[in-house]
Amino acid sequence: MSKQELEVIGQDATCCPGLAAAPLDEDRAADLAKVFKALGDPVRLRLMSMIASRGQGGEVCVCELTPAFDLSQPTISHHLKLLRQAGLIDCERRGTWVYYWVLPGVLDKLAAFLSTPQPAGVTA
Amino acid sequence: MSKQELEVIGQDATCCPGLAAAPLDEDRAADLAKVFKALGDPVRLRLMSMIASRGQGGEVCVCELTPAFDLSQPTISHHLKLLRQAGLIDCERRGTWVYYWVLPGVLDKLAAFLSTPQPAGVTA
DNA sequence: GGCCTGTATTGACGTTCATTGATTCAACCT
DNA sequence: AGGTTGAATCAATGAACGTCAATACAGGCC
Repeated sequence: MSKQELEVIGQDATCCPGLAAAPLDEDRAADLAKVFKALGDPVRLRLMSMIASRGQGGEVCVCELTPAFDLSQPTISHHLKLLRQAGLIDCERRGTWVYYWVLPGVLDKLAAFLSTPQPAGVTA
Repeated sequence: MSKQELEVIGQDATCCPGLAAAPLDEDRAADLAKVFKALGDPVRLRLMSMIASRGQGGEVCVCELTPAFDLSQPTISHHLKLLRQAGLIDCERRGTWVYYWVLPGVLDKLAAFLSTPQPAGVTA
């Protein structure tokens, strides 16, 4: 049920130069663009937010997500699939229901990628 | 030459709950999705990176950006326009050339929006 | 003025995307 | 087994997107 993520957003801490550190090479740009594209839809952003609001380790049942939108069930399922393929979330079926959660660390890694390098001497 | 940004990504520090803080309402999701959509293209990501690499207050001439891609000049101009409409960059014409820069604070605000709220007592 | 260079806009084309109804699959319950 | 519910897949359609050639615009220079 979960075998197609991207795994793009930085495995180690030091591997990822960051947007403003140096010009992105083509390959990394292509990979990261997929992640941002996944977030570049209002429905998917809300889905992400609803899932992420559960906090670290939290889960949400699809049956809670679908009725929050004026969209058909296949459409929501489609968006969830895209978020999963982007490596942002994962899911598991438990009995009748399917639960989604945010892959740990992904959002923070994305944030680190975007954040501007500190001027100097500031080591957080 | 610059009158169509979005101004979405948080004016004050405390105005923006953040992705994982609470479920996004429809309006904010729509606005933010535009920003992420702008970043959701490899060419635009590289453009952003090339511009942001100049650092705070830095600028890049279009004449430096265009030849870095195997794309026509109108295409690059189009992507730059989208980034500008998303409120990520701005530009100014000086003589024959046009210079682009990253709007101050935008990337950090975006990063703050994505980053997970600290567990407790950690005030950076 | 006229010409040249750098950049933006327009119009068109092919591709990708969001959405839906219909269907299928998975798990539970008699 | 058959029936029911929750969720994913399929097939089709209309809209949005990325790209380019052609054109228009702006500023410098002769």
